[in-house]
Amino acid sequence: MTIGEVASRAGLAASAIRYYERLGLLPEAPRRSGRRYYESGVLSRLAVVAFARRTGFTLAETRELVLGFPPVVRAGARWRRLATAKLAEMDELIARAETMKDLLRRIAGCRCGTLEQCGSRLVRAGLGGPPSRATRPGERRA
Amino acid sequence: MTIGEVASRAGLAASAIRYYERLGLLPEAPRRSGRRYYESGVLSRLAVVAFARRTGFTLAETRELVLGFPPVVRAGARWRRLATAKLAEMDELIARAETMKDLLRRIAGCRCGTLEQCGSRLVRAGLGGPPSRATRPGERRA
DNA sequence: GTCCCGGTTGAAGTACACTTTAAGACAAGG
DNA sequence: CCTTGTCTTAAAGTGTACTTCAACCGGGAC
Repeated sequence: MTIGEVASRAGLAASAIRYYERLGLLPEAPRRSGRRYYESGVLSRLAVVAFARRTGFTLAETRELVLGFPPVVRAGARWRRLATAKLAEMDELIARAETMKDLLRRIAGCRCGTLEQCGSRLVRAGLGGPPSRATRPGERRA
Repeated sequence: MTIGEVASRAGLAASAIRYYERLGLLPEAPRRSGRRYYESGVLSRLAVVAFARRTGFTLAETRELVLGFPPVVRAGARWRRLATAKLAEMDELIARAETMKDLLRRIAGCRCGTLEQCGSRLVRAGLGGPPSRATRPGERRA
């Protein structure tokens, strides 16, 4: 496949695929007279990348995820540390999302005069917690 | 309170608070000889902002959230649309986070030779879905 | 009075994740 | 052969969310 075909199949721009290659998220594609040619396996890789991204992994973290594989054979300890940290972050993320659902539903039906009143109740209800890097900057493609 | 005190209590930089004011996330603080002075209510507001941010709201969305309040009195319909959309996004986010937890646990104990094999199984297991803008670009403070 | 700390402003800088642009190479179709 | 379309590269631009910088001002301690 050409880069254009991979791009349209993966729902990405060709420029994004070149960018991923430069960052090391994809192996260097073999060139035929300068052009990249891909086998279908790249689509599974891109699916994993897209999924990780949508769940809050940065590209750097996603790179660790896909390069540290398989975990037992190479880079095992490092990969396991990342995975363990990310599992905890996923739990935090889920907890925050649940609390936000509550917040939205309660505000929608609340009788408070100001947001701060609702807000301080939520603060007391355990809205705190560690910063958690489960985020992804610079998102462009809607 | 001075801006520095608010900043340290909220765990933010003073520059971030000025930035929020410029964007309209905070009301213009009254000035005494040029300087901002705050009452304690601003801390609840900032707590709500921080929470929304950590759960994936952009600053623009967070602004809608805090400005559209109270929902019944002013900007009710607009606020409710945002809230409904965000509730759906929270559900998607939770589902993705659960799937990612599965992915991490299964890879950690899997026997696949390549990530793509694991990946394609996950693709089939319903890893797809809409892009979902529940993200925040440009994050700096770890 | 003067020193410094912390505040003020606007402008510019930074990180991430890409995209866009410029200038060119090659391939397939008519 | 020539055009059209897709590819190549490096470099610069974009949007979000801030921070940092330069230049300046005001207030309290000494």
